[in-house]
Amino acid sequence: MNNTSIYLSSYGIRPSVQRIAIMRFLLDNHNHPTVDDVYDALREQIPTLSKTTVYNTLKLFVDNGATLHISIDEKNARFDGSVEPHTHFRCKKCGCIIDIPMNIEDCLPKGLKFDIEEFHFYLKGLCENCKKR
Amino acid sequence: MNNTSIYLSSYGIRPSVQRIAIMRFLLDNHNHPTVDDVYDALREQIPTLSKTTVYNTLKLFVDNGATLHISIDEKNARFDGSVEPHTHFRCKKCGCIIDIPMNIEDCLPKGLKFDIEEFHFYLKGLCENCKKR
DNA sequence: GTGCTTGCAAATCGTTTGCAATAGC
DNA sequence: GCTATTGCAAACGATTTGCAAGCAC
Repeated sequence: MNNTSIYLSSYGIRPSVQRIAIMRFLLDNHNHPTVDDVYDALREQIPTLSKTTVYNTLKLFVDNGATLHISIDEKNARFDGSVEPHTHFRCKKCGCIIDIPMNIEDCLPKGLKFDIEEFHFYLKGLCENCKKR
Repeated sequence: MNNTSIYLSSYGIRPSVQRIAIMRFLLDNHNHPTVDDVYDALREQIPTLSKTTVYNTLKLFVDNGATLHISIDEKNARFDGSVEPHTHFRCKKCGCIIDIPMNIEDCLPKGLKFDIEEFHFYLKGLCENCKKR
C-alpha cells in the first residue's frame, strides 16, 4: 500500500496499477495534461494501457472529486490533480496554462439562491513572454 | 438598413439575411443557445439555412467580439449575445443556465504579469428549484 | 467464481473542411 | 463579372459504448 493508493482510497477510489499511475502522473505534473498527454506519458511504463482506460479513469477521478476537469481549451479536455479552487490563465498565443491562486469565495455575490458546488474561472490573454513580442 | 444590420456593421460584420437572423435570435433569446438550438429555431424562417452557416456565422461573431462563446456545458458550445462580462451558473440537475451580474475586474489579483483579454467564470451546483427537491 | 477493471474495435456526434452553387454590389 | 457568402457532403477527431478477456479477493 503506497501513498498514492491511500490517496485514491481517501476519495473512495479502489487503487489499480493504471489508476495509481494516472493519479501519480497528475500529482507529479501540474501542467494540465490532456487525455493524450497522460496516455503518451504512461505508455512506456504500462505498455498495455488503453486510451479508453485513461478516459474512464479520469472520469472516475472527476466524479469522485479527486481531479478537476478543466475546459479552458475548447479543443481538448484537460485535467488538474490540484482540487483546491484556483483560477487558470491560458495564453492565446503559445497556449500555456498557468495557475493563479485566488480566493474565489470572496468574489461571489452574496445572497445567491443557488447551492454552488464548483467554480471554474478562466482567464485568457497573452502571457508574460508572448506579450513582449 | 435595420437595427440589427447596423449592430452587425458596428462590429465590422457585413450583414446578410442569415447573419441578421442569427444575431437577432441571439439578442432576443438570452438563453445561451447551442448551434442546434439556433439552427432549429431559424429553419422555419429560412428553410435553406445550413448548419455549416450557423457554425461559420457564430464563429465570425465570436471572432469579431459580437458574441460570447460559453463552454460551461462540456457537451456543446453555447453562445451569448450579451458581451458584457458576467458570470454563468449552470444547474447540474436540470441543466438551466443563469446569468449572474458580477464585477469580474474587481476580483482579479492585482499585479498580474499577463494581458488579460477574456474572462470566463462558471459556477455549477443546484438551482433554486432543484435544491428544494 | 463473482464482480470489478481493462482494452480493443466500432460507433457516435459535434465540428471542420473542400468545393461548387449562389447572391450582392 | 468579381468577390463574399452559403450550403451540401464528406472528413475529422475527441469521446463513448459494447463486449469479451483479465484480474483480484
